[in-house]
Amino acid sequence: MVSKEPSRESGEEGPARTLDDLAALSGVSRATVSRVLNGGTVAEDTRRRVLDVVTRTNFRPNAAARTLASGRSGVVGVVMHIDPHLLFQDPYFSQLLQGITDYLAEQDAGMMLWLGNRTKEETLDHVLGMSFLDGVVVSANTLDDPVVDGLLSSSLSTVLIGHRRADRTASYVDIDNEQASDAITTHLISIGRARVGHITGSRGTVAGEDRVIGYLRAMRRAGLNTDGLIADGDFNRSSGVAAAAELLDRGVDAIFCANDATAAGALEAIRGRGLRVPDDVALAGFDDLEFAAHLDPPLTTVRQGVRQQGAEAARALLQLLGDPGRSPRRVLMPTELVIRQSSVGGVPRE
Amino acid sequence: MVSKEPSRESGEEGPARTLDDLAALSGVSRATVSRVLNGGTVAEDTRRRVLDVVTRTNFRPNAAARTLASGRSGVVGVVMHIDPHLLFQDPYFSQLLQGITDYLAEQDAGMMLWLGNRTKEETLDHVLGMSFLDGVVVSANTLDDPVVDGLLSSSLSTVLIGHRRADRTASYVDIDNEQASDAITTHLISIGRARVGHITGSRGTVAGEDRVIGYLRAMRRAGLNTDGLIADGDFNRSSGVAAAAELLDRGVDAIFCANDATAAGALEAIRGRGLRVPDDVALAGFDDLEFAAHLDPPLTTVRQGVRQQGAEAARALLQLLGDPGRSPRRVLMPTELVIRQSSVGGVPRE
DNA sequence: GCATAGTCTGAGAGCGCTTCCACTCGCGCC
DNA sequence: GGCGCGAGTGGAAGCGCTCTCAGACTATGC
Repeated sequence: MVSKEPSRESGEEGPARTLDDLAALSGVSRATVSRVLNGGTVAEDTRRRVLDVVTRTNFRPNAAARTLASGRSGVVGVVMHIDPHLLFQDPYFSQLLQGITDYLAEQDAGMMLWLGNRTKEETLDHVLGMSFLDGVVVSANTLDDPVVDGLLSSSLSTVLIGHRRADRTASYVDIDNEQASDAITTHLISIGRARVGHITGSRGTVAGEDRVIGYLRAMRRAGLNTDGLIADGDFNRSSGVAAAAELLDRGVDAIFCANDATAAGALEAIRGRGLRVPDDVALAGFDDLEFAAHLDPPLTTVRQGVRQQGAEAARALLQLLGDPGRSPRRVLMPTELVIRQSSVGGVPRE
Repeated sequence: MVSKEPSRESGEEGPARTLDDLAALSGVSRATVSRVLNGGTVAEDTRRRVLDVVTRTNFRPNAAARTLASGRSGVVGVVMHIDPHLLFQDPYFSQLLQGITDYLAEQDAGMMLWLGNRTKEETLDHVLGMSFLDGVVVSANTLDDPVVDGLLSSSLSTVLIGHRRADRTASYVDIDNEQASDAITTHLISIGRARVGHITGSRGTVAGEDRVIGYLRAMRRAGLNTDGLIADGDFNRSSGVAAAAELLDRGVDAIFCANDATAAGALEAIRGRGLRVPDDVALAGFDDLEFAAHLDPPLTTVRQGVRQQGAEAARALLQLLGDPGRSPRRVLMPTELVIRQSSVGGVPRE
């Protein structure tokens, strides 16, 4: 049963458009061609014969048909609902994206990307509209995010990044912000500081809130008062300048900033008053971005492998897809306390 | 003809999975439901009745089935075969991507993204494997690019960025690098410089080569000698330092750099020798990145709207898809000569 | 020798949608 | 009254693939 016009009767073999063309050309049934293409059991010489035709005709199976028939597309969604401008400015997001794309490319998976070009509701709607997606990785930083909620309540396999949830059915990759903040605060206390201030990240973000909690936990455990020692920041350098000024007015001998950018701002403010780091005020950040080691003095901070988190999230999703019965993947990536001269002056550089 | 189990007999209406479910639920045929969803002619009350069911059941059409039946997916590919690391470092690429994503989001089109995580051959193969794509936008900077060649010889609608081609069937969006380079070189000549040097971009790139040509054209027209006045760069700042040193040794009174980053490096080298800009050596770049205006002195350069180029490429592709018979879209975006103090000392800052 | 198991293959029933075609009306026109 | 016409609708044929099922055939065991 030859398909209508398998070849356009060019001198060569015309390009095969469908499995039926291929079947006719190689003298087997469509089912067998499908088996060859998808790794079913086929006699070795049959396989060779078919593969030969496949390469000769430069055949490419129709992805839509394949998806429709099999229910899988090999394409996952990646949702980073942030201002595209921020994506290229904040190394956190760009590294995350790199980690994800690298892993997906390695696994030969396709990827559709959604940035913050739309409202969250539109994004959610659009993602769900792409009903062929096998699953989705979503990086969400705020506590209540309609995209996250919508995705989790859909039937789409979803892995969250940076959004550990009470919801026990959700898969996620995250770091233990509380524990890490506790550890770095404890470090500042252990070098003899008693009035340790904290400049928060944006309130309402998961990381921001959790870091406050970790800070408070460490202070409380050490029996230290925190009244007036918390100043609001927003993860940006400029907020670090302002918040640090506030804390310095109230008197602090150490400041733990919710991230490195804020710490850079705080450093500027401290210097501006003629104070020395760490002698007068010890300083710590969070993230260990590249510049942290090149500040003067180099910044004590918490290292988190952002690229690894991205890769891990992609991997978790593919695992989930490979075994749908599997229980949710809940990965807490390790962090590392990196002590540099901004807290311990005498320590040799790294 | 009711589909098997249109609803899971939950108290509410079960979610409709297919057009047949919808048809049964609203008492019309599947064809009519399809018309409602796709804007065919349907009586107003029928339409309302169906839409009512659609929203009540939260129906989402199956994208794969739709693609298979209609031959269109609403998804385009975006190929930027560059090191992902570079994507977040070189504002050119990130702005391009922003322009593209913004336009596509606005037009409600889906997007698949390929970065340089694979070899060019693998990327090409993978893109072509996603046979449901309606078209593709590709940013290619080298003269001979297997991805570009492969895409153009495929049946996929393709729009090139920054890769003007002799090939009269290809669609592209680009700027006139030759003309712009000619203009800025002519500007340097017009302010009385005779020994105008040029630091090239990476050889083998379209922009790099074209800018050399424009420079040479202007010099030749002015009857100026260019022997020894061209030094190789690679679009990076550090190459600007080295190449400028070379040119200064040979004696120049102006330098036109293939981009702003290189110019920043050249500025450093010129300063390093205790020379003044523009008094001793006038300087010019290309791109007008944000920092160009904040250099000391502010840099004379060529402004090209990179985001606009991205948006324009996306628009060109969608136009092409909307009207397949249409002849190729060939768009040359305007550039603007931005004269600042690095060439004309006395000019008020912008 | 026959039953049993194992290997390979083809037929065919979908997957959920679009779209062509034909059909039924109700209407205005000659 | 008969006709043409346009609007609205349903039937049904695919789109190109996967995958179950059953059949054909070969190898093995007793």
